[in-house]
Amino acid sequence: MRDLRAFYRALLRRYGPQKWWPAEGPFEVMVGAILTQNTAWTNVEKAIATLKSNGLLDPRRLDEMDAGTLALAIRPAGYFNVKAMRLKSFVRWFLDRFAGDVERMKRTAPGPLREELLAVKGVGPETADSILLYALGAPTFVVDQYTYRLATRHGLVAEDAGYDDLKEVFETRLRGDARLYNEFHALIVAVGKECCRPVARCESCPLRRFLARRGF
DNA sequence: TGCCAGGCCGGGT
DNA sequence: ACCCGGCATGGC
Repeated sequence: MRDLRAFYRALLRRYGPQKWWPAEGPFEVMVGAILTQNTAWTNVEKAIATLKSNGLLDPRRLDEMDAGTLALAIRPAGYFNVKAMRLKSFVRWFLDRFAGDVERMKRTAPGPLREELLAVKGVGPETADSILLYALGAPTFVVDQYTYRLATRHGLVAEDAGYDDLKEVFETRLRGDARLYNEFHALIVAVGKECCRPVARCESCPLRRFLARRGF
């Protein structure tokens, strides 16, 4: 793939603006980022709806409640015991560090903030980058399984590329802003829903044909 | 009916 | 520095 920006424009024409992240506010994005770990978004929606209808979509409420009760509330999101603990460790850090204030969080430089996020139990690279990009608007490219499969099967990176390798490839080749990274990642997920499945031959997949038609 | 979904952690090599 | 098992629900 020679021109990533052209690829992006092609995807945008094909799929249209994705309007990510599907949430009402920054804190909802952060909660969703943890809940959607290895989980279909439709399941996360159910969990978020329950939290919302019970007034629990609030850092202080989550911090106060016990993990078992929280686990029951987020049950449809899967791994509910694990994720209850992850939500609690995250909000504890969020309250300690920024008093639960997103604006205060935004004033911290993205680089150091990413390291701090990674130190929170239950927050790995994708969750950290999702929070930085989609909750705070920081120019950080989010890598996920779809990104990995698309990039390896369409000649962007080697099979053994790791998270940071992929992130670097996209950021250096795009040299874009938060707006571009936001839309591009969302488009990659849209592609992933019809192409580049875990077990699939990409030689004749719709994306390959689409790319060939456009000269990639 | 399995396979899959917008990962991450902890323990073992 | 990898590699692997565990974690769990819901949709197709």
